Amino acid sequence: MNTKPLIDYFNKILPLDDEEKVFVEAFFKERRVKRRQFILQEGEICMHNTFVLEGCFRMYFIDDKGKEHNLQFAVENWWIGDISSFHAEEPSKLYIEAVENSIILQIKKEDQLNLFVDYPKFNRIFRVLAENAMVGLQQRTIQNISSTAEERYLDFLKRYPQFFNRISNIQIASYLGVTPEFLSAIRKKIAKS
Amino acid sequence: MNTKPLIDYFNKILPLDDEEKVFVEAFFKERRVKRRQFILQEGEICMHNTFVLEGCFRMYFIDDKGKEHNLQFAVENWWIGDISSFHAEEPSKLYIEAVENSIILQIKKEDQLNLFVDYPKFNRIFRVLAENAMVGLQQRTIQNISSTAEERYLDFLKRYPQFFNRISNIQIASYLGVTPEFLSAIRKKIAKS
DNA sequence: ACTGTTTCTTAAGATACCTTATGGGTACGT
DNA sequence: ACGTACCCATAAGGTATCTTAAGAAACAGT
Repeated sequence: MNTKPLIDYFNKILPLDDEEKVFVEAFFKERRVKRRQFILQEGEICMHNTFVLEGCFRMYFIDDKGKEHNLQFAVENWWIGDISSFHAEEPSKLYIEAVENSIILQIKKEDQLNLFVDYPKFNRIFRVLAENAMVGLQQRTIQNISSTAEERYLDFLKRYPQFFNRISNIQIASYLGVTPEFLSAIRKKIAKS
Repeated sequence: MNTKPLIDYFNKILPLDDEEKVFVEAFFKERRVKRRQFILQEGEICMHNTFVLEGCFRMYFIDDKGKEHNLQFAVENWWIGDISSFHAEEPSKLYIEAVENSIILQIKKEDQLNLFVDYPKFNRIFRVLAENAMVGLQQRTIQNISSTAEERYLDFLKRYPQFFNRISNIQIASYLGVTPEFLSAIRKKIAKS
């Protein structure tokens, strides 16, 4: 099992001692997920926190009209999960689907709670993670309420250039909150200028 | 100085012992802020974390066209601050302005960091706070990319009924990402039905 | 109580974005 | 290697939201 990227990731935030590394190795389980497979579906309770080793995921929800809306993508060294469902232990409204064949590391909610009690350092680490995620979401909210779709698309490309050749325009459109047809028009306009 | 609401607030998340209460009383400072006064302006580094005892604030940014966009409101028992600037110690792009005469409790960044080291329980508390904030922002992102302005307004009223008689429609429109004129049209339509 | 400022509303014309439909190209599973 | 499903582009007509301008009502500071 390959926990090295995860341990490196934690080390960058706050260096781990050996005992903490052992815990990580013991309680994060590697799992392979095929393209199109779900690691969470609406109605299920999110019982794992997931770290992506390889591959790509999207998290989305389906509105009353049956339309999908992407909330987040996750590639190597990103976290993904429905925090809301995870914490409240309520049925999730979200889907998390592998966009590519992927490899992930997962920790069970129960084990993560023990982690927080037995190794307090992880409270600091996960606080930092949550705060970083907040900053990202706040940034996205700023974009959503103040920018046009074209500006949002350009910002998306600048912010996540890794996604450009990896995620279809349909998925990007869904993330930006526009129809694929309109994104196509935007791309045409950008190409011309 | 009235730290009781803050201690009650912490106790609800994770009960504090006496030593921790003393720390809170020692390091959170009460401050009175008049209507229209700023506790943070663009260009400043956000050096405090703020808890609202009384009154109401709005946090906003100004886009390249000079337009204001509200990111968040905060009333009694809410936190407010530019986390991004607070953590990175970079100049903020945001303004935080008192909408009413207000009373707040503030802790300096330095003291909050000591708090995390000396009283690890606060790592858990602030991790929970950050996670709650994430859930809220995620919810708002969902709304932004999938709902019409009318739906967003109705959801806003349902979620924050306290704001209805307290915050002007201009401020609500800015929070929702629409013009005041259009919000006015929405309100007219809702009133009819 | 007065006065200046801010707020809310209305309306007309403009722009951003959506819906539906269609066709050609490309990638995936077998 | 094949067929099928998916992806991307284009276009026409429709809806949501913005811009500008103006007036009436409510409010804040003195």
